[in-house]
Amino acid sequence: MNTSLLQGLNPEQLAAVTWPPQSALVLAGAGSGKTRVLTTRIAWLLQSGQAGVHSIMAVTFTNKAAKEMQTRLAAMIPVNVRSMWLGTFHGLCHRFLRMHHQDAGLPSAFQILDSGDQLALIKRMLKALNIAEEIIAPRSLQGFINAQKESGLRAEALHAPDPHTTKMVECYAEYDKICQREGVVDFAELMLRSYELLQRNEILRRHYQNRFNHILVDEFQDTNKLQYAWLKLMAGDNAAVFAVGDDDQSIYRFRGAHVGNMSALMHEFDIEAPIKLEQNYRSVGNILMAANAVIEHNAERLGKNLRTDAADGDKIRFIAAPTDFEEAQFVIDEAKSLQREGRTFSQMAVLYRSNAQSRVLEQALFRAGVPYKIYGGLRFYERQEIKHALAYLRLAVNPDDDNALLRVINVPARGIGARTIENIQTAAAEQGISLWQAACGMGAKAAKVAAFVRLIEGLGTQAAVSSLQEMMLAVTRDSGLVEYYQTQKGDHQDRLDNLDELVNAAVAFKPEESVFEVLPEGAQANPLFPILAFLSSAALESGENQAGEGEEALQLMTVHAAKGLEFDAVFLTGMEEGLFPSEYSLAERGGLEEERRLMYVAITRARQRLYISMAQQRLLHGQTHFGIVSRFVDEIPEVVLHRLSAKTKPFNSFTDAPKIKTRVAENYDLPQDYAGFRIGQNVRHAKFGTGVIIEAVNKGESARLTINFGQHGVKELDTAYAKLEAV
DNA sequence: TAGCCGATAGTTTTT
DNA sequence: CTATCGGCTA
Repeated sequence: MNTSLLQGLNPEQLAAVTWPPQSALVLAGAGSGKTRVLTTRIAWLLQSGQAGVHSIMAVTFTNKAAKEMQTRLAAMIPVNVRSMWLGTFHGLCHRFLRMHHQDAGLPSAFQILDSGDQLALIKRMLKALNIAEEIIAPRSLQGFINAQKESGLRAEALHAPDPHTTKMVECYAEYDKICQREGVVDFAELMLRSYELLQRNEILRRHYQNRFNHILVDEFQDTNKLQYAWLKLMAGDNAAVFAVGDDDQSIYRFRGAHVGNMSALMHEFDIEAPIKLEQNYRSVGNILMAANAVIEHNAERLGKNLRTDAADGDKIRFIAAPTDFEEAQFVIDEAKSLQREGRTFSQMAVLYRSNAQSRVLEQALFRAGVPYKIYGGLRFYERQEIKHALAYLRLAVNPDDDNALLRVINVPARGIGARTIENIQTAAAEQGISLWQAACGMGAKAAKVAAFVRLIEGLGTQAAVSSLQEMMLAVTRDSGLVEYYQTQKGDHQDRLDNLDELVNAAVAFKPEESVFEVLPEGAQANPLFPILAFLSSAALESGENQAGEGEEALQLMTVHAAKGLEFDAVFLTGMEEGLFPSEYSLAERGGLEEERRLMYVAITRARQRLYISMAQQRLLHGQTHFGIVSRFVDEIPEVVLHRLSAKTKPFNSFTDAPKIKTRVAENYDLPQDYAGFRIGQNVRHAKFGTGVIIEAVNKGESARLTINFGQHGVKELDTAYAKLEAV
């Protein structure tokens, strides 16, 4: 056997890679070579003949991670990666559902709803049900539905404790009905459908359980309950689950990640002890020391300490800037001086807790003429012009897609106004048919609608005989979208460029590579297959954030977005109480520990140099906030800190910040105080009468209260503005 | 039907 | 403060 695979691995990594074919949990600290271990294990399993390509499944969370594994694996051994089940949870579930769409109760051309589509559908449904947005906020319903699905729960299985929840559950049921009728599936549904199908269909279950002997999972700490249950079903008694994760980097609890899955895995898969990868190859000693010291303040840990052979390196530089503007200036000055020392901007990152903080930085950078790139804006496939074009394509293959129809029936404007659309909707509701069918039934009464119907019919006919590229061209041209953006006032060259880019993407698209392992019976014969595959991949692989990667620019992003990345130098900005840790997190049980893990992630992004900064005064939501330094900074040992002093006037805590809120230490048992109110309390409002506080969030000195005023509806009020008296 | 204005809300995010 | 959205008016 070729042993070169294993060369250069440290003893811990070697143990993990060559672990016998049993389940294992690998606790891989930041920068400990996690991806290397994962890919090398796959290569080793294949090369040593312990497993065949088709008996291995490898699951990740992001397409980026999946792609990276794919390339690294291909570089290690000659392997047909395509025939392997390597992909994201959602990607694999999608493949599974396409292959077994009939058993899953889905039409062969089912489409995927991204979160925007999902929200649009929910809004439409609430309107149709005559439920005001004040009673049920679309966003909260969306969150509710997704959370239920991610816990594996259907509407029928839910017991509502109160009238409000009862309504939400009813909406959930109705929502699923609509999705089924329209042949669309949201992200959570991809997982839940697959899970349910595996659970009830013994033949399928047996087949997959026999097939997969090795299931490898990346970022296991981020799995939610449903994903874990799905993994268990796939594994059966047969497969070895090799899970790699880091409980200290679990920062996605707010979207359902369940760290408890790690201990559950240990119990349920008879894992005696986790394999720990504690050797860090990324950061210098001082940075690592800071990271270790901070994370040690967390009580709920599996326990792990990073070590390094690297030198101590520079100390961490901390500065308390008087204002957010001066903080930005500091970042610029330092970044420039680092550049003069020979470092490149693209190897420096500016991190912040929330996107809103990027504004000041951006302005300052722009003025200083420093090139920068912001991550986390709109993604390519989420841009309106792209969604418009894809909606036409969707209608071509499935005109019953009401979402798509509503999106483009009057874009570009073709004289079909709100009135007409309402008529179509009424007709559709009365006859229980799709909007498309209703529109077709309008006949000669509405010439403009008829023209639209003809347009879509034309595209549909073309779809059956044209290639994907031809279709894409036809869609952008015949729909009138290109002309629309050319003639619209204002410069829409970027949108036109994006439409061109979309055509390019269609040209470059290789359907057989993206979606299916082996095409299911009949799929190959389906002329629509490339289009279906393209639409699916557009929804599932929302694409890189922006074009122009590799540019020489300073990298700006949230701490969340920085996970998995590393930089020579990192600027960690906005280290103020209330911002980081965020005020919101403090109200939640375990919230502070999650914030601290976020801090840990932030620190460990830096290879050689770390700057931490705060602003004593910052403009937030149009109001001036006076901040005190984050408790996390105090948790960093003084010996690795180098405190820089601001050049300008020192901050006077007495005159400048008369009312810094004294914060109660984290205490879960005391009822939370929200500017003198608490949840469940009865209050009176001059206009809305009496109500009960059902939710509350602290916002600095004030609090945002969600109050149910009965027949006046549910309102969100801020104690800073609303006059409320306790009853 | 389209464009304008005022109200409103405003962590973190991948699929 | 500012982006977004819904409702209202021309």
